[in-house]
Amino acid sequence: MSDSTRPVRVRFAPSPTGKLHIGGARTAIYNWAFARHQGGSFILRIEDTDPERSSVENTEQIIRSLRWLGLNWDEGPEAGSGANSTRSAGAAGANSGAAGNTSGGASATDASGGAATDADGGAATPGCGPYLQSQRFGLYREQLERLVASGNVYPCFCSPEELDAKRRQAQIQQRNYGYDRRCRALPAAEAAARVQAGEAHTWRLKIPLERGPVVFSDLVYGEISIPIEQLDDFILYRSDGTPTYNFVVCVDDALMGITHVIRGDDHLSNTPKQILVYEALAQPIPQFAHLSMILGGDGKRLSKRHGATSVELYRDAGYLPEALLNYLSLLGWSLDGTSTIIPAAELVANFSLRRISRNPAVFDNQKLDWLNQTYIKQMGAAAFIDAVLPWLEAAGLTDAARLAAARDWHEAIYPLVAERVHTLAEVPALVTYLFSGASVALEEKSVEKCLYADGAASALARATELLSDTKLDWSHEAIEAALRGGAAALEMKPKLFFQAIRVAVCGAMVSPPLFESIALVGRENTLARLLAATQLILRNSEATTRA
RNA sequence: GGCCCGUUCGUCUAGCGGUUUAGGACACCGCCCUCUCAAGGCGGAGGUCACGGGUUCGAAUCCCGUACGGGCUACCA
Repeated sequence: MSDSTRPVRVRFAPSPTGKLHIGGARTAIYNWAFARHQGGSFILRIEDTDPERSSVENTEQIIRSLRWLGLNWDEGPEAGSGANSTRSAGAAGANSGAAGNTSGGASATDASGGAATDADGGAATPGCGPYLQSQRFGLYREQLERLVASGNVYPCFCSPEELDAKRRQAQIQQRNYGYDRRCRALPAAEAAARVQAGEAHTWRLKIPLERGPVVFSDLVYGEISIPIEQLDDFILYRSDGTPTYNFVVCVDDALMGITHVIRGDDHLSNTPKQILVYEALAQPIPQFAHLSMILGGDGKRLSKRHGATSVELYRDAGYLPEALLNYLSLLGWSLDGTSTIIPAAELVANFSLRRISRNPAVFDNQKLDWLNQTYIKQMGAAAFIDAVLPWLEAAGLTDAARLAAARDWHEAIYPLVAERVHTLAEVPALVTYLFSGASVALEEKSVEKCLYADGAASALARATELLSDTKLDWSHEAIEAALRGGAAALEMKPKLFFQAIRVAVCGAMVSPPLFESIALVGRENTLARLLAATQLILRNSEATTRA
């Protein structure tokens, strides 16, 4: 079984057939957190063996999303540089020795494939890279040759059509289908001759029928035992000369010295097959930890029809990477059953595979929203303004130049909105009134209810008078004191008094705090807005009198 | 069909045979605070631990069935 003394090395191995999915992100987070907690290495490997469905754009997109989440990897495309990679290079070096002399071949291939890797910024760790499977075909071939030599595989000349027919037949008869191992019985000499002659063939793994059940202890699911008869002589190499997933994943994990395979539980059933490949390859078997899937609100596997499913979409919807990371961490893992706010450092300090749940988890946007708000509330004014600037720019409210000129003013917005939004996307609508100068868009219902109400006109008149006083210190405290005095003098309920002013200045009966808002809008603009509202009230009362 | 996996408040989870009248968080409801909305504080409702059998003095916790859900069963990954 596996050698527990090996330095911890884990990998996240996405297939670039789409954007980084929420489920994939969680897998990446767990791998990353585990590696960081253990002081091991986190490797990014791109499984782009299927040229039809893979694209460079997707690879770049995945990398961008991982970075956005704050995940860094020690080896892989665009791996981080500096002390980090030096350390992992050392670990990798030690590891390739431990993995056995088989990885000697890998180094040679790596050297020749190096130029291509560099174009993609692949880190060249001896014996492990390149980290794009499309650049590792030579490695897979070598490993296949080894298996051919050791007699662990055999060529199969059955055509896809034949196999298909047999499978269908079995289905009709409600019989369990498995490859009948016809070609396994072929005399070695005959098989070799037919291969030599160029006859189309696949390579199948010769399942060791006498081996007994394949038993492994999954770090999440516990001990799992599969009868050997249950396993098919599955295909390692296709007739077109390309390797299959179950083969390359083992070759890569073995050559890269992966000690723990943490991945989605859709691979749980593949694991026994892969263990057989490791054994055929005479490689140490990594530990496995399978993660249950993430479901949508209807209990079905999370997919596009549930709305946002890619990390990028959450970024574009105004979620903070810290909040998404925290939320995803908790989707299937718990620190102690009580902690909810768990920043990255905390996650790394406490992460344990033991505390991963076996049950599939339903993605809950409301909890994410709450977490995002929590992170917004504690991020601070400076970080907030930096993060929200793109949203403000998109809404035409401000730009980098104005921000630079009035950083303090912008940062003063933070306490007004932080506890009132769940996402950054909600900010522009909430603060538009602060940017609209001498006038403000008035919300109809609010006008009806608060401006066309008894006393509203006199409230605005009083406010205008008080705020016109140039001796008044233009701070929200002084403004509040002055206006409260005004309400008292008019013998008006503060609520009514303030609501009229709020609608006049902020445009609606629901807004961030009034006095702070007035302070930010400025004296001149506030007075202009009060005047405009006063005139509106006048026109309205004239109209109603006439009618 | 076969094999494998799962099932604790609506949701995420704690629980590892007695300390559990099953704890926390989100959401929900109420009260307080209050210039509106939030935020915050306090309180509440919500789970016969999927169901049925065992084992045990004692089971959410161990075992076996059943149901439901999921995965694999490809010359996809």
